[in-house]
Amino acid sequence: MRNPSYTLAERLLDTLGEQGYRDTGPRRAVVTAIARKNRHFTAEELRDELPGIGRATVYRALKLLVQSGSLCRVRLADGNLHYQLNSPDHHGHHHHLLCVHCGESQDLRGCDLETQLHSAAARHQFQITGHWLEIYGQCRHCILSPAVP
Amino acid sequence: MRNPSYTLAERLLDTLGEQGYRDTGPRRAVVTAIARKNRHFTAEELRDELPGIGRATVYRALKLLVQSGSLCRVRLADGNLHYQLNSPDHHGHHHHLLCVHCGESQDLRGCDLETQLHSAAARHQFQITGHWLEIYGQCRHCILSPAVP
DNA sequence: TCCCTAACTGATACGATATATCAATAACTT
DNA sequence: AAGTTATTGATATATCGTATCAGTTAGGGA
Repeated sequence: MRNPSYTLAERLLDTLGEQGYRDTGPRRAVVTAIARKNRHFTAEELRDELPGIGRATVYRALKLLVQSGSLCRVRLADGNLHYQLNSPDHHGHHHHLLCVHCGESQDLRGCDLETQLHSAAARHQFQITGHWLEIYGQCRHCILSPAVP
Repeated sequence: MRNPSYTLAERLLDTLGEQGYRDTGPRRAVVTAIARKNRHFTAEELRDELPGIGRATVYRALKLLVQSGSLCRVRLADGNLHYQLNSPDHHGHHHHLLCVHCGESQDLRGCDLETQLHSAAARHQFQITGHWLEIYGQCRHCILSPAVP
């Protein structure tokens, strides 16, 4: 953390700025709303919090942030697509442990899934170029205490 | 195979029949169209082949076949949901090797992914209740020869 | 065989999610 | 300050699927 006053919203805007995207009022509003999130969220949830911002602007900002690696798209067990802030130090390919009770998401670390997948696929003479994995369950808090809806 | 004349379509209808679902003309048409498929397909593709059948009927038949284990829902890399016939001997939980060139799908065998996932998740004190995995790449035929669009 | 009832059908409306268009506007560059 | 280019947002459009409901049909029992 460079400076306590260097907010997450500013970091996201800076990341976009480095890629030539402008710092505009509506975009700043979207990014600020995203920065407040402490769990995954849908595009429409976000839109509801930004009544003055056009629908297309919200969706465009989401797309830019996914492209820049600041956001991940995660798919819940019901098939709905949610967005999830990436931690700054974990931009590469990774998977999520999604708690179906409280919506917490942890990054899965220490799993050399890729190695195992490649060797299994090799037995089928299949060359893997990509994959999508989501993991659903209960986080440590929700195992101990009932879900808070 | 019981009998050369015992078609895949009949097998699917029998499976539904065992669950109390009726053998109707529209349903038979949907199942017959599905049985002709040699790769994964979307609901709308199927609907286009059945101009006389109502949209809801097509979707209802797909849902029943997924519930009965005859069809798998697979999600392609672009996020689109496709349907894929299950081999009769492989109804349980499994994953797919989806060729992005020709649309072939193989079932992945010999991968104890679950074991590895559970132990990795345990380190996060996370209790897995489900997961979704799709694997994309090139099948053995498409590695050797260019894709046939 | 006829009849009855529950299952089924399909037209239509609806809803959720997301993109395309395009004229007006605002941000950055010089 | 001006010009160029990205951006915005209203609107239309597209996709994918479910809900409703009156009319129809399948299949078992009398």
